[in-house]
Amino acid sequence: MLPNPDEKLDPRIKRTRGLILRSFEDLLAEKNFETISVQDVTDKAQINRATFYAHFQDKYALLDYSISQMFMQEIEKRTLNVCHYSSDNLRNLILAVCEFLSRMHTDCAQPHQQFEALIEAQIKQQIFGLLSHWLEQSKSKVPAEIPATVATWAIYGLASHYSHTKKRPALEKFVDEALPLVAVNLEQFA
Amino acid sequence: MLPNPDEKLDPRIKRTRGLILRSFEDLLAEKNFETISVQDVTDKAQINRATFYAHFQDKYALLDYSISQMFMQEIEKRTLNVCHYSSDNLRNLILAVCEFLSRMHTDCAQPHQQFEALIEAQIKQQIFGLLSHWLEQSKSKVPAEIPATVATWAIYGLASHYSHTKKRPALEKFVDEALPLVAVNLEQFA
DNA sequence: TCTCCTCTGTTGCTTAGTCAACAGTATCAG
DNA sequence: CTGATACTGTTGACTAAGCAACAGAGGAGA
Repeated sequence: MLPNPDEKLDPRIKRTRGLILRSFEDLLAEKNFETISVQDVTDKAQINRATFYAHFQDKYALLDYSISQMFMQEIEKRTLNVCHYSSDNLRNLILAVCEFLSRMHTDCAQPHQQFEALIEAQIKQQIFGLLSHWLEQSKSKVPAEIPATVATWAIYGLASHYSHTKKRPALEKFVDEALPLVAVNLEQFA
Repeated sequence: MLPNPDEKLDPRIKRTRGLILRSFEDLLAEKNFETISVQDVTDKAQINRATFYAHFQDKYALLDYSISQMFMQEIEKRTLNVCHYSSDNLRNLILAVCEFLSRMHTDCAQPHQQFEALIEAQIKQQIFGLLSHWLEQSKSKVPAEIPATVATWAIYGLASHYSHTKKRPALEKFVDEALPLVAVNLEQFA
């Protein structure tokens, strides 16, 4: 199930996954995640329901995959996936998470309890992976687990807070204010 | 090859044809028809080149199909396919052909000699079929071939002329002026 | 309670799509 | 002229997607 992310693989598979993803993201803009059935997704994607199950275990797996793909794109756009720790990169990462969650809230119909929890788990996993990658590239051989965990939660918390505020002004200012608090946990290990 | 237009048929077939069509129409907006290769189409459509040949004999067959589909849509939009002869319907038909050709000229990159000839053949075939259908529904048992032919060429000629004029103003006025000249050939048989 | 209905996962067989390889044609440059 | 390159159209063996049918899990309502 989804073994190779973007290696050479059968074009039919790439195409089918693309159709499922697009269909799902369109549906998320219309309806609540809880009310979206696998049937809905496959109907809109013009594929058979059985085919869906050849690619994803269930709609929760699809959500995970979808979120991680979208977030990964956000990260790759800013080339944060191929770099090391720096104050500037950290700043960009926080910006990315804030913007991603904000977009999520404006694009998706009624964010629901369970839905948000699933997103949170997935995004934190991504952030943690990225930070670990950054820290492990440094000369310091200290294990990165603790500082990466702290920073991950801090960053997600900031972004969640930001994206939930009614009128979101001045993202730049918000991030600049928060940045040093997160940076202090990381720079000693980088 | 393309046996059933929109009967129940394998969703893979519908989907694949749709992908080929969209890809082709996008390409037409970018490049000259002559310079579009089957490879180009299949690359953009994300399908295998061999699959293309399972659906269309060559790119000329694709052009025919594409044109006829687009034109048919234009016709169905105005519900001209399910009606009989009347001055008003004829007027709408002329309008449809004019608008279709005009759109063709604005949407497609450099209309070329051969390209225009292929379109002309296809569209005239459609118009002829439609007019024959109208005339054969009338009580007059006279064969419709001759008047339908005359009107077909007249209508296409008008539309071609209109769509080639540099600044196209007042389509309505243009059609109202031309309408009686075409109508006189048809109404005696309807 | 029972039935009706909708959605979920799963299965074995069928069919469309993919692949790689082939021969044939055309164009272009050295 | 010759080799390189690019596109066409076709083939047979392989693989993903479609289908229809199934059992099962709720949920709504009489």
